[in-house]
Amino acid sequence: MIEIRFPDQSVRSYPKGITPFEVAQSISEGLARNVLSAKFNKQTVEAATPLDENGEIQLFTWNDKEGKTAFWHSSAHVLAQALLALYPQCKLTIGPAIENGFYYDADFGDHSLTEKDLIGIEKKMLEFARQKFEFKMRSSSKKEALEHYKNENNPFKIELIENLEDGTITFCDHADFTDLCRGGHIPHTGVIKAIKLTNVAGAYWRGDETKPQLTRIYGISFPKQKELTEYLERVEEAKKRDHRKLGKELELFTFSQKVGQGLPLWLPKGAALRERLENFLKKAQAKAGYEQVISPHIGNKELYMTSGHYEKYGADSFQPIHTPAEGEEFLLKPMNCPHHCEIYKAKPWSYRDLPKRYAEFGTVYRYEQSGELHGLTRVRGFTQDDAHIFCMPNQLDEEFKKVIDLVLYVFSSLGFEDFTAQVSLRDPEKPEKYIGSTENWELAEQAILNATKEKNLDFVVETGEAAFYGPKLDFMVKDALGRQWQLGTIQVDYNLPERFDLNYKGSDNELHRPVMIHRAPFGSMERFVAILLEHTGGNFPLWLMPNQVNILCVSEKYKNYALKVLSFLENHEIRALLDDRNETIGKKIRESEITKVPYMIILGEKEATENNVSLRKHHQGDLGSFTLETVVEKLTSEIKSSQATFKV
RNA sequence: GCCGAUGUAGCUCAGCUGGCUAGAGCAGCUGAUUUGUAAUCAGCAGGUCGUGGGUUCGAGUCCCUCCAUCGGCUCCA
Repeated sequence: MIEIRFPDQSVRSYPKGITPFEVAQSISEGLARNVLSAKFNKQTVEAATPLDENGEIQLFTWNDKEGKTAFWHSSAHVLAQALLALYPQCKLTIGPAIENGFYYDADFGDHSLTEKDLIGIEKKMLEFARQKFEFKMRSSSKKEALEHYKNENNPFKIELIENLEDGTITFCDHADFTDLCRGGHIPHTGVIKAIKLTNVAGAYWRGDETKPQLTRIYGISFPKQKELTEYLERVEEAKKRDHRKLGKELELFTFSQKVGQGLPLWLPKGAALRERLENFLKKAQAKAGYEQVISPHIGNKELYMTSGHYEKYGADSFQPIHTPAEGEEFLLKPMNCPHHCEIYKAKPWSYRDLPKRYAEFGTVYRYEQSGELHGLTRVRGFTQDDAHIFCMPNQLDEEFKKVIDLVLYVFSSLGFEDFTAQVSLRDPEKPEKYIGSTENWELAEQAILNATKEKNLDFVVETGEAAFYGPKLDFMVKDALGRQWQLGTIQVDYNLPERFDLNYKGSDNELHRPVMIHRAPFGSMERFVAILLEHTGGNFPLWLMPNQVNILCVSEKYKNYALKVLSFLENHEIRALLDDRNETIGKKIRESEITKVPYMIILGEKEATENNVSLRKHHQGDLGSFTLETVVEKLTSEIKSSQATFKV
C-alpha cells in the first residue's frame, strides 16, 4: 500500500501501482471522466502511470491550465498521426501545446501544403480521436531511438535524440503511431471531440533562419463542440477590434502604396488624438523634471559610426543619403540617442547639474523587413516618446525607479492594467551580439533588477533579449488576438556615454562618466495608438476622443438653437460637431453610434421651447433632458476623473 | 527576407467550369420630404477588375513577373 496526499491535505491509502486515473475513479466517476492529466510529487505524470511510492497528487481537468496543456499536447500527437497517414513521405519534427492550442512542424519535401488540405487532415484527426486510442509512454535506449528514426530517414528527430542523454529517452505510443516525447498526455484520444486546424505557415527548424524551413500547422481542440464554436466566435469578435479596421472606420490613419510600405499617414482625427496623448505625457514629464529638445531627421554617418549603430544595423537600414560633396553621407535618423548625446556634449557639466533629462517626440526611420510590417504596430517611420537621462552612477537606482513610476502612471491613466514587465538581459553565450565591457553590463543588469524588485513589479526575465548596448525593462501588452507587443521600455546604458566620451566634473574636481537611461513610456505613438484602439475597441476615454459630442437637430428648423448649444460647448472646451443635415433623426443617431461618438445632444421643438437639451450616451441610449450647464458639468467631470495628475 | 493565402467602385461584397455594354448595398451628388432616439423616398454619377507581360478568336476569370495586404517564421537599435 502507498499513501497519497491530496491538495486539501487529506491522505488516502491505495494499493501500490495504482494510476492517477484510478485514484480519480475512487473519488468519483465524474472526476474520472474529466481527469486529463496529473502531477505526482510535482512531476507531470500520465493518467495511466502506475504510482509506486507515497506522495502528493494533483489531478487536472479541462478547467486547469495543466489539463489544457495535456489536452493540446495530445492533440498534436493526433495531428502528427493524421499527417503521417495522409502524407507518408512527410518527416515529423516537433509539436508542442501553446497558449491557445497546439502546432506541429513537419517537412513535406517538395509538396506544399495549403489551407485547403487542412479540412482533410481535420477529418482524419477526428476519425482517429473517436477510436479512443490510449496514450502509453515507453522508455527507449538512445541506440534504439536513433535506429528507429534512421529507418524513417528523419534527420530532425535524429538531431533531437543526439542531444538527449541515454536513459532519459521516452516515446509515446497510441494506436500504431509513435513519437519521441517527454510525456504529459490525456488518458485516450476519445475526449478530443472538436478540432479546428487554423492555419499553415512556414517555420524554420529550431527557429533558425539559416536552417531549413518546415511547414507548421496550427490548430486548437476542445472536449466539446460548443466550446470550439464559442472560441471561433471570440476570435471573430476580436477581429472587429483590429486597429487596422478601426483606424480606417474612425478615420484616424491610412497607408498609401505611393508613399510607401510601413509609412503611416495620420488623418486629422488621428493626428489630434496623437497630439492629446503627447500633451498628456509632456505635462507629466515637465513635472518630473524633463526638458524638451528637438533634433533633425537625418544625421551624419559619423554619428552612427560613433554610437555603434552603423556597424550593427547599417547594412539592413535605409541606405545613406549622398550630398554633392565628395564622400559625405547622411542617414535617416533611426534612433534619437546619439543626437541627445551630442546635445549633452554641447556644454560641460558639473555633478550639481545632474541628472539631465532630455525628452523629444522623435520621429525615426527603420527599414523593417517587409514581412514584419503590421498596421501601426510595426512600421518603417514612427515617433518615439523618447527621453535620455544622464545621471551619476549613484543616482541610477533612484532615476530608474522614477521612470518606472512614470510608465505606470501612463499605463494606468489609459487603462492598461494587464501588462507583463519583462527584464531583458544579454545572452552570455553570444558576447559577439553586444558592445561594452562585461563589468558595465553587470552593473546595468543589476540596476534594472534592483529597481524592478524594489518597485514590486511582477516580472519575467528573458535572456538574450537585451539591446546590443544594454539591458532593458519592457512593458508588454497584448493585442486583440493575444499577440504580445512591447510598449513602454526603460534601458540602462553605460556604453554610449563611453563612445561619445560624455563626462561631468565631480566634487573631487575630476572628470567622471555619466550613466544613461533610455526610456519611452508609450514606446512609439504608432504602436501605442494601435494597442489602445484594440483595447478600447475605439471607445477611448472621453478626454482622448476626437469628437466628444454630436449635436443632432430633429429638423433644420432648430439650427439656430443648435448653433447656440455648439458655441456654449466650445466655450467650455468640449469638442462638438453639429449635424444639421436634412436627414431623419434616426439616421443621424445611427451614424453617430457607428462612429462611436461618446455623447449625442438631440434638439427639437421641445428642447428649443424648454431651453434644455436631450442627452444620449453612445451604446447606452437616451439619458433624458438636462440643462446645458448640467451637461457641461457632467462631461467636464468625466474628463477630469479619467485623467489623474502625475505626482512626483 | 522566408512559407502560405488574398487583391473587383471611397467602404463591404457578388461575378459558375474564360463568352454580349462588370453587378449590388452603403457612402457621394441632385431633387422631393422637415422628420423625436440605430437606416425617408426617387433619380444620377462612380471601376484600364493591384501592376506589367503571356496563353487564347476572346481574360475580372488560366499562366508568369512585380507591388501591396493578411496569417505565421525570422528580425525588432
